[in-house]
Amino acid sequence: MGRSPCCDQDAGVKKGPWTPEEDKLLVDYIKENGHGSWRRLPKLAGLNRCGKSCRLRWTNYLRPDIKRGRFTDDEEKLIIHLHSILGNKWSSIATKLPGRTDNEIKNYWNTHLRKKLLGMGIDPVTHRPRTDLNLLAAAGIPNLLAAAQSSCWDINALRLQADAAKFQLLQGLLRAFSAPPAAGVDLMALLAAATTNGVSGQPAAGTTATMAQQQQQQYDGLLNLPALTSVPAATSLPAMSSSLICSGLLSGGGAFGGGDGVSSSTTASGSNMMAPPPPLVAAKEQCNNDSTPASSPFEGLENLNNLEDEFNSDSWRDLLEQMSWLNNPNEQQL
DNA sequence: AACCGAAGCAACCGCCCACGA
DNA sequence: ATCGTGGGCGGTTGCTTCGGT
Repeated sequence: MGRSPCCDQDAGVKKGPWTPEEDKLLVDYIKENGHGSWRRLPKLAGLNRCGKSCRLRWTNYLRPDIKRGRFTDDEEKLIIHLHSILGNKWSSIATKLPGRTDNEIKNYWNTHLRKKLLGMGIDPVTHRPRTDLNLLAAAGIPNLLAAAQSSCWDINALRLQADAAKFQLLQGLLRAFSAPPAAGVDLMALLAAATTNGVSGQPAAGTTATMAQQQQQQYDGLLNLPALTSVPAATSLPAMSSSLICSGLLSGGGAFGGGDGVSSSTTASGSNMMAPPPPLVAAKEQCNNDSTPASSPFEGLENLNNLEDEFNSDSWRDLLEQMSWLNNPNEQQL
């Protein structure tokens, strides 16, 4: 094509942030004349800017119908929904959100929504549940490992983080199932089934319409689950068995279902912002506490990082056995 | 109070496509 | 049919702000 850049040859054209004076010149000119040819506009408006820069400034910030301020919950949901259909077609998404620009939506996606979906265990590109262990690594395992290397821990905070990690682990594993297992089923059996059936996140060959529907319902339900760091201390996972947790998750209610006050869709601010994770390091006076463990209780989690390439039931079984302290809080009186 | 790293966001860059000559 | 131009788009950069130490 060989098209020359629109402004490069214009030596001395100003770049960088716009001043209020420049904004006024641009707004006044467009109000009076319309923008016409963007390439000719700067000269006509008395601006030492490239036409493209003027267009961007107008369409993204100076247009009178621009809506500023925080995105509402509804807007967030709509963006996520549209992104799942349209992908990174920000301009198409923007047409469904009056007053919002593609640039604003794109920035909001990259800085907030993308992380939020990751925190929920949803792949922000495919909008499918993530079943790989990178999910755990991204969501919270590094925090735990960092804490494990610390010489002094806030035990309650660690317990909360461990609970959250356990929840996240189960959340990821449960997504591997093609159909919800019955309540009260043995966790080890579930894990074995998951690893036997594959954890690709794609419908297994031979999946029936009913199974696919169940899968979708399960997926939809998971979208409403709290993210790792949004589990408040007062409502952290109770000391329940993994099987109970499984059944609670899969029944759509239980410990984490809708209306329990833990859902990420209900925060004081009205947004879906995550609550900050609790501090992992204890106050100074607690550092001398004799009950601080001498060895890390996170060995099982550390081993998680070595399992990326070996998805087999034996690996999972070994891992879960190593992490038995996670599944039995009574053993974990640190 | 000063410093530093992380996060947020405005703006830029370069590619692509539609359209008219 | 070809080429040049205008404009749109997604990705990226870098500055500013904020929060923690």
